Amino acid sequence: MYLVRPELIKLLKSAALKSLKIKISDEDVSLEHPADPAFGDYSSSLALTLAKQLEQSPMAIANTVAEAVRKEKLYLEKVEVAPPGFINLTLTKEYLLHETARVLTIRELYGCSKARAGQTILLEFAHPNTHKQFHIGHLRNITLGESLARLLKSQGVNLIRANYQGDVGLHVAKALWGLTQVSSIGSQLTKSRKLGLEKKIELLGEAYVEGHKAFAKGGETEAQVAALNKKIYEKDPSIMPLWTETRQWSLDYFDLIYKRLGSHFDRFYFESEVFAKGLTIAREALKSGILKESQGAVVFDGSEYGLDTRVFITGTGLPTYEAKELGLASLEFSEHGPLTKCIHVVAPEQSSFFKVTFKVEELLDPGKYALRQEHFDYGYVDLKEGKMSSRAGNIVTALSLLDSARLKAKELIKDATLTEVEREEVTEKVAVGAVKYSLLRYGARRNISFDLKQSVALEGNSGPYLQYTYARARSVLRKLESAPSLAGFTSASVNLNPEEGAVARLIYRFPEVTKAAAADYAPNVLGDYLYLLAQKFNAFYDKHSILKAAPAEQELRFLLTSAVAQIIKNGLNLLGIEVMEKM
RNA sequence: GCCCCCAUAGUUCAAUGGAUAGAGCGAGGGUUUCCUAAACCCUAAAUCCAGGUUCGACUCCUGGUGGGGGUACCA
Repeated sequence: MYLVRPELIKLLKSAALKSLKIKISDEDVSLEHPADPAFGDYSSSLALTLAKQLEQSPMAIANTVAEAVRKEKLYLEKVEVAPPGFINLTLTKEYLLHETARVLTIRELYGCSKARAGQTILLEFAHPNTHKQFHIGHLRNITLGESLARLLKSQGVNLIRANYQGDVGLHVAKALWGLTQVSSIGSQLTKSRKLGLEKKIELLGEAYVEGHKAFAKGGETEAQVAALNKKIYEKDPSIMPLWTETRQWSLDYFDLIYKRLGSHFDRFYFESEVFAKGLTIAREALKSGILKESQGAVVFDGSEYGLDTRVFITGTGLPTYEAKELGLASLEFSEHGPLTKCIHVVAPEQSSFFKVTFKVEELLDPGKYALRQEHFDYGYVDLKEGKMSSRAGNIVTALSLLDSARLKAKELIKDATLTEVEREEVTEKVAVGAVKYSLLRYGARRNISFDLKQSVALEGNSGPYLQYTYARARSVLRKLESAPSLAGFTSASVNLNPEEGAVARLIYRFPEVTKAAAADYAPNVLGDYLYLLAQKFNAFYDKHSILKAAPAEQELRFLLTSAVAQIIKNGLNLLGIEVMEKM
């Protein structure tokens, strides 16, 4: 009796078959956790949905099924029927404690599953562009991607982490134009070589803004940027040294961020690596009639499929993002063996782009690509204070946000036994936890109105609240573990008080939650669960003493506290957030 | 114009078609001789509008209103 949920579904199905002589599919057996604990641990509206078909009252059906279920109740304390026809199931204390004990047996494996073993998924995320800032939009991307990677892996998926970084294209040309053509910026170039990465990136940012303006102005300066762009694609020796140098600045800078955030990648792809192949594929697609020429460019006419028409090769012969994507896909689908799926974690404004490139790929090779390409279009991030733009100079970079979170975290650490080095570590983990959680709290598809103050909050529904709950639980467990060993514990010997019961009734749900969060790409579901668990645990902790409890009770509380700590640790890990023993 | 996404408390967010719509922050009140008060407890406060489907709608459908994104040579 691992997961009860599937067992209960089976039970309801066979009960319906026996008592009503009716066959139901798993999907039709509704089974949910009622909001009100008075209605039990699980509730089914089976009878309500069958009423019309069977021409009986929902209450009568519910009573019939409930009676059949009662005959086989294994881990059910109560099987009740409530109007207008709900069947409410309450789990036994034995089951709850058995499951709690199981957490302590399998430890970090609790919440993991082999259900999706055999699937190979390439998850592509982060993809910042070189020569540009890494702002909170990217931060959301990498935080979501990292969590999704861990969630999928926890379900047995063979997961490949990929990062596709844009190191050629107009944005690079703009930055390099600013660097070479604007004397006030160019003059700082030599100086900045001796400065830290952040200064270098700042300079690139300023250069980009100038290049962007020059391009938008049209005429002479627009032509200059365009010419520079072409030179970069052609690897013209006059620009390559500067391109190589500044590209490396960005890559070093990104590396720093990945390290701080605890992300790593199995494969880095670059636009500079795939554009030639993309160009070749696009030209072949032109020959085979999938793409066509129009106004000097090579385009895909999407009208037949209800899609937009998009350019793959420009009038000047350069590959666009679209053509590059064809080169990328070809690489991605050939390097890692057969892929079950390739998930692109990319900002929502690329929705049209992906619909078109996926369609073209499908037309090129249906066996390879059809139904395997997926765009995970999470929402974008804006500041509560207003829209971000590099022109307005109100871009919030990932590092500046982390640093302001650090400032807040530093003041709060209170464990006096921590050394200076440990304090630094804790500060960093709390800061990263606060920022990451603040981005993962939201449904992924939702646009965020980002509240800077709330994102570095250390209390309430926040990452540090969960980290704190863990540290607090661990602290009391350390004190308990050094105590003399306790009398043998059997579940029959204790009763759960309401606060203990509330905790126990959440513990067993963790594997259900990780499964659902992975299936729905919804780290926020996991976050909500952990927050609820921590709340229930803190309420229990506040009301009942663990150290001063009578032996049997103490054993029970030790079990619950250990299990909660383990689940918070496992759960936060799936969100990409670290825990610490003291804070 | 066309396509996609969104609208829930003062505010930022939750709620696989289910029972009394939940939290954080903010506002007001309370809890510490006791295991980490980054905590706990209590109070006030919300489904954009109009129809429809359903035993049951924040959730699904239609039509509005309001906001965001996309829509050919940027990524």
